[in-house]
Amino acid sequence: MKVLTKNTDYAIRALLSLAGAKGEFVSARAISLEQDIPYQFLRRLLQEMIRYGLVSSKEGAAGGFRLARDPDTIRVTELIGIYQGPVRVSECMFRKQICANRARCVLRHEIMRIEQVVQQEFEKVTIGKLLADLDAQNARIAAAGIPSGERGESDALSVSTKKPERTEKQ
Amino acid sequence: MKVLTKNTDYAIRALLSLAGAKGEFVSARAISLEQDIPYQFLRRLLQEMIRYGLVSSKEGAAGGFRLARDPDTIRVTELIGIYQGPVRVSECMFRKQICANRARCVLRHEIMRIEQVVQQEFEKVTIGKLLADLDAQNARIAAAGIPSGERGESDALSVSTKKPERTEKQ
DNA sequence: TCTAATTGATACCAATTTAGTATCAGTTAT
DNA sequence: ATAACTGATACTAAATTGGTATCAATTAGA
Ligand code: FES
Ligand code: FES
Repeated sequence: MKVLTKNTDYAIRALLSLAGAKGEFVSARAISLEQDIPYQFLRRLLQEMIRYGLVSSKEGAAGGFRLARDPDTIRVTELIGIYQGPVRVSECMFRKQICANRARCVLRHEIMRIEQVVQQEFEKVTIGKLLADLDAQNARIAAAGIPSGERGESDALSVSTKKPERTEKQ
Repeated sequence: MKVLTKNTDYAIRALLSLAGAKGEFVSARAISLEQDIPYQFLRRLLQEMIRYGLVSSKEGAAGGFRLARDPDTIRVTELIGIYQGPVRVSECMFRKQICANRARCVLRHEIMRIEQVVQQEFEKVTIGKLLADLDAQNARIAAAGIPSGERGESDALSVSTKKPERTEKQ
């Protein structure tokens, strides 16, 4: 079972890039490279974000995207809502009928309780919080005395990652 | 987002039928009708359950399935594990690499925490508990003075359910 | 002993969702 | 002018989920 799909995951990381840029416009291309997200896929995600008022954009050369809201107000739940629909534990809530069968309906109490719990937990996680955690982590790495040359684009902790080298036009 | 897929949902309901039969063998056909689960689909689910030791079967005419374990020990988490794989909030755990990128890794703490919460919540729900809830619910309906003729197979609370009348051979 | 109901085992198909690619038109800093 | 962008959208591929069909072996009961 997979709670976060790629697009939500990508969206979070893209927003982290923007949050890190502190108001500067960042191009989709730059985010794509920084976070290793397929370029065109990312662009669609960003368009979605614009529609939902999460980011704003500047067209043309030297254009790009920046956050349109305080990162502390952008919750993972909201992103899940945008990219995966609202968190539903079972389908039965989607039906326009109430309790087509009793057995499943018994599940309903439990299901709704768990839905709430999941919702609440994700509600606690904001882009701002994640960014703070990220900064703290980086600070820790720096403090550990690793020479700055060692911690470049590719993660020092990764194990032989030889990316499959996606080829992509445009 | 959907946490419980059809097969898990079906599996739970099938087990509820078996738990209700108190040791008697119940045929796949009977369960299929009682719970409105596609017959062949259900059979596959039951085979899975046998493999995992949840139920046992008797072949031949008058054969069927019955629980092989105490319903109180059968947890929804276990069923999710069987039919949907273990609960994973994000994919990053599947990769054989540790933290291909730092940004996503920050998510990891939160992700693991939430995974645990979901796990724990579903862990609390057993077939035995669901059956007890179901019985309590039925008792309540009976106590409400509804004549027994009124509460047959089709749920009294359902709203115009006119099943699409699945046609199915065998 | 014949037969109908049943499980065992699999192979297959359809629908949906998720992931990723391509393209063209319009905008703008340089 | 032009290269680097966004806006919009159409398309394709892969994976997952949901469902159907078939055939063989088993068994209770008429
Ligand atoms: S609410 Fe969905 S079956 Fe009762
Ligand atoms: S653990 Fe998956 S990216 Fe760090």
